[in-house]
Amino acid sequence: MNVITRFAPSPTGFLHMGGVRTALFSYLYAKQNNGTFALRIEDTDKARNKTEWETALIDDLSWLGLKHDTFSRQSDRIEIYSKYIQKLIINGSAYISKEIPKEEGQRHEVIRFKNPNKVVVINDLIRGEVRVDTTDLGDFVIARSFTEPVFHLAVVVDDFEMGITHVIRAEEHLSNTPRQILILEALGAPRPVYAHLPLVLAPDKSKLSKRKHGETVSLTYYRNKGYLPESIINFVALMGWNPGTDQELFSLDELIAKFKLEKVQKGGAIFNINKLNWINREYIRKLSNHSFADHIVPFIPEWLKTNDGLFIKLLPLLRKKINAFGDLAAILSQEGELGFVKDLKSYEPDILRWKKNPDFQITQRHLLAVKKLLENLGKGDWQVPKLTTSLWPYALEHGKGDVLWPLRVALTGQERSPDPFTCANLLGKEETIRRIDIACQKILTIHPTNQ
RNA sequence: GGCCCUAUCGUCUAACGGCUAGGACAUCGCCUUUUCAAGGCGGUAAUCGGGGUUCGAUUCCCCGUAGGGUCACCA
Repeated sequence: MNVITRFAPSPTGFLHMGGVRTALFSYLYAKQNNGTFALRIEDTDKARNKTEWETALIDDLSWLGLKHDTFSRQSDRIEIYSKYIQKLIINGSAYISKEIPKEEGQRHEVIRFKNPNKVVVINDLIRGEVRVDTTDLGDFVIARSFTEPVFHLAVVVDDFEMGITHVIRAEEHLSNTPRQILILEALGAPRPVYAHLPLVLAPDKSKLSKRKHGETVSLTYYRNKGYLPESIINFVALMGWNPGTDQELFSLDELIAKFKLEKVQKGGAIFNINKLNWINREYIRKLSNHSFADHIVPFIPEWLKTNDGLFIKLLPLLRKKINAFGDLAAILSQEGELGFVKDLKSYEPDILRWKKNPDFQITQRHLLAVKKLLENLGKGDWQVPKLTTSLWPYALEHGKGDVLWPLRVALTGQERSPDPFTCANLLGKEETIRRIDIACQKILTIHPTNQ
């Protein structure tokens, strides 16, 4: 059997993480069976659809690497639905119903499905057998008019016409399935295999929604924050599925190979940003230096983009300090940990003192000694190993903390920063000396008698 | 409320009916260290409750409880 799956979003909003996972699982299942992955835009609700959403949806999916093999849009297929509506009316499965509109925009005449009031048994691949008595569904509406089909009708017709073999969708559709099966039977269409995925939940355990949880549930949010698509794919795959081994990191190809629809969890999974962050850090770590550099360019400030030398030296440091590329702006800002590479912010002279030996005089003596050692270094020697070896003996002799702490604070104006050798290297000889002078100056203004 | 689904550490989850209930994230501690991170090593932490079935239940059944989904001329 040639497997055909579909992802069928409606363009009424952004793609959220739950949708990403639904798309992923449908994609994986199709691909691992050498099948077809169809993207179908379900835009039968004219009032809510927007083409911007459709464009964004397609863009998001391609960014994730979930390429669809076929594409369709329900609004392009109105005539087809119309044909089926007529067929249903002719064979007695549906009828035109006179109505009293309850809301604005409602019709005086709609097309209702004649409910046979039977028990439908669904054999869900994930949930097993689910039995539903469709009697309480009543004669539900399948179209507002011959040219305006409603969701259920359009879905059934499309799945039939497109030869969808596996309907993989979120659990919220489980309650819709019985009525879709009723329509399908009235059409004499074969029944696809159903697999209803557990929901992706917000921390409050409710279904992800923009109204309730804001934009933090949208894929766009994470794209803009600078998460890698492979991280998102990996993370989302692990919500509701696992390989049965201890492996946590998977490429898309590995997922295609190892994914098992039957192993998908039944219960909903809460979206856990910590795990996403960890996965993304792992992927960032795997990036080549060159690739990392390319990725971060859109996220770094102008002044760094135009300073190639500094940019290159900063690369390994930046890589270790972020969850996502979007964190870079804060780290490189005036208040950030690496902001000192651009400007030395003002700081209290107090923090120049090493806590275990808080003596200004000694602090200053060490700074001056270090300055002298550094001044002897040529610009060609201004590399981290060379800087280290030139200061190390002195630091060992007088106490590493006593020497290195004041130097580091002098260079950065901060209590927390990379090591002083790295800092000196980043700043260059001239600026390093200048900042040591500034530190000494600060101490002088507090203890003028020292000299 | 009716119908449907679900239930293992805080979170994601593993465990042919037979284990000291395993892993990952988070958290905590230790090591390393001039600081912060990173890194290394360890620790704390779970089978919703009650009945069955069984020599034996996380696992199977029933009843509760809790959570969720769905009840549109939205998808």
